[in-house]
Amino acid sequence: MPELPEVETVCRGLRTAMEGEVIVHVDQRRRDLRIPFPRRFAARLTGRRVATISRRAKYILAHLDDDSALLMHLGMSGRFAVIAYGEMGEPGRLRFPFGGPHEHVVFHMGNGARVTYTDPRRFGLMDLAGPGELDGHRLLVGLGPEPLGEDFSAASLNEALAGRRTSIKAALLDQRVVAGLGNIYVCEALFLARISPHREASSLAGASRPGRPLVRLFASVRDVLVAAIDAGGSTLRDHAATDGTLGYFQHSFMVYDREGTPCPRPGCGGTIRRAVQSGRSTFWCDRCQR
DNA sequence: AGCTCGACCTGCACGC
DNA sequence: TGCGTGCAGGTCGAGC
Repeated sequence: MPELPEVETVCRGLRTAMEGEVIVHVDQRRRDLRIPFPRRFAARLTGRRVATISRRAKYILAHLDDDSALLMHLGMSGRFAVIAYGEMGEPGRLRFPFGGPHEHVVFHMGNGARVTYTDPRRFGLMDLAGPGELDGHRLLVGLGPEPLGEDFSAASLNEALAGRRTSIKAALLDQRVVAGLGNIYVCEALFLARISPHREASSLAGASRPGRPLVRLFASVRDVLVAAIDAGGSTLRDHAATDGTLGYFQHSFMVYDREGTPCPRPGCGGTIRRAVQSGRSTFWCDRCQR
């Protein structure tokens, strides 16, 4: 389901339901998702208070009161729903269904809220980091800068792309270059920056003056992510906020899933194309993206 | 070391 | 209707 804006939206929902609350019970219904749950997963969480919820790349991090942490990734189809105390007893008032064969984990919070994790494809994962072990966790080491953080800049992007012979599309999907982009927002950012997804990544490196492609790309990545977060992410098949609210950034797509439609850039007159790059669909305008 | 590809899963939309 | 095919927002390891 999710790229950075969708994960950020989910994070904000989990914050409301979980921060400051004790995990009183964990209902773990499988032994694995994409990877096995860690040993004693439920037991290690039970009784812990959630201090804060944060996000790193597409990982949701629940920081616990003993300085351990719960790492969660939504994969392609993962979804969280929060059922507030009281809603359970009011059938028909829920804004989304819960239960079902793909509901794999339910966290029962001290305030009575239930936080459910549903993931039909099971490409998501959950893992634990012991006290003080979150920095240096194998899933987080090697991730590139947060695109909305201070470490991401035209200069850092320039450095990350230097010497890379692969396409700029593939490079931006590489979480070591910048962390949190996925197929949709890479396509959209490249369109905004008027850069062809087929262009060799290293060809963008070099002098980074205002107006240069690399600087446009840097700004476009940030702009598209900020706009998508403001819209609550994109709802394609199943993304929703934890209260069931749908994102609406999909209505703002310029190129993603718009093969054959006219290029939305005023005066361009081109047509949106689709091609497969490293196994993923790429959408772009071959007229104004160079 | 960098890159490409297949594998991991289920569900859905499509064409015959 | 039913069945086969291809496709889907992500990673990761194998093999070149």
